[in-house]
Amino acid sequence: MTQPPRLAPLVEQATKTLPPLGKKTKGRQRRENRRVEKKESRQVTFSKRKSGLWKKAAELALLCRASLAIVVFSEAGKAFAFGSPSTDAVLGCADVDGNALAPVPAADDVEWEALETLCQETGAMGVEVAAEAERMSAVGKKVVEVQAQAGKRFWWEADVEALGEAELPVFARALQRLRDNVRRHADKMPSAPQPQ
Amino acid sequence: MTQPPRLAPLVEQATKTLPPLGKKTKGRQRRENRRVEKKESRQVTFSKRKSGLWKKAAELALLCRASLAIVVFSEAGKAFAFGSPSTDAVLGCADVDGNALAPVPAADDVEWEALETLCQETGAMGVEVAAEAERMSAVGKKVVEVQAQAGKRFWWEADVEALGEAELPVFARALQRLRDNVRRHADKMPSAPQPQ
DNA sequence: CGCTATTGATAAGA
DNA sequence: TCTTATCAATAGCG
Repeated sequence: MTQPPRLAPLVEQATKTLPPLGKKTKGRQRRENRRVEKKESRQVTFSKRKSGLWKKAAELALLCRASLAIVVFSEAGKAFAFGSPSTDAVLGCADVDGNALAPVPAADDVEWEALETLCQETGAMGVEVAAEAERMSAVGKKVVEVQAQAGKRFWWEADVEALGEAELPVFARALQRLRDNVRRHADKMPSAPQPQ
Repeated sequence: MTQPPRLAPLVEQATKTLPPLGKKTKGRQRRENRRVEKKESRQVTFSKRKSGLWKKAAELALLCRASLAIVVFSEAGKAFAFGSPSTDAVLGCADVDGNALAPVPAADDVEWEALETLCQETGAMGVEVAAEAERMSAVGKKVVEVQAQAGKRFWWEADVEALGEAELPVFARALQRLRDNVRRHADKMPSAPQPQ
């Protein structure tokens, strides 16, 4: 048998749909439960899982050409952010003065392809990234620099904590840009023919 | 041997750090590459990966008690959103009129524990969810209803597409709330003692 | 839409 | 911090 037939479909459904909080679990979840005993581990878990989420997000964005933005507040209140492949689309669209530079064309196909090619052809992204950084706003640059020093992976990675109190509001405005973007989509949505 | 020692650390590092776009890949990525041949699969991939991301986000939020919000724009321009365990924290904080109801206390511990207990003790969340929904704003309710009809998993799942053009702006304002929240964190950040 | 095989993510340990 | 064992996520296919 490949897997036990659902004995209690409803319950199992509910349990499976939920994040593995453990209890009737039997594998790794059991270990995750022990986390409560070692509170120190939680921070590790958070970082690791955040990294995992970042990676998943990057995969989704790159593989499916989706623009995305994630903002996470840790329990301690620290803010972390992750933006679509193009910094210009989420982070860079906000100037240091807080003015929106562009309506965010939802990331041009050119950028996507460039990024894809970049990822496929060479592993030495540093140069290209730096070149892109030149076209970014001051904050965008700062982000890249800080991330590089922190040993982070790419420029989409923007840990708000690393930015400092000065740049954080700028990111906040970038979020507002995102909000406007959402709003625009709301307007553009004609009658939602529901293709599916 | 459990696993081959890194032959080319740098290259491998670069490859591993990047989303698996394939090329010199040899396992699953090879298949992912074939995606370009079958464009139809991309949508499937998007949905699947989005679900995965949702799940990861839920795990991160629940396990580490982190508040998070994700907004994804598919290539087609469709918007999808995912919010922290408490709808009140991200979605429900915006009234139908667009007024912020509360400063979003970053989700009370009470809510967290309640949610955790809820997840652990019983699989029948529907009732509790409905009860929670009663306390939500009109839009929040709508979200729950729509999600239920669409066969979605939980109330954190909020596909903007399903909301329709009327409710979408409301979510946009919710995003603004998030922005303000970020801003507040910027202010609260005293000198960033960098605990780590 | 669900199944299966493969890789990836991650919690614990050193 | 890095490694390892274990389970989960997911691409392809029926």
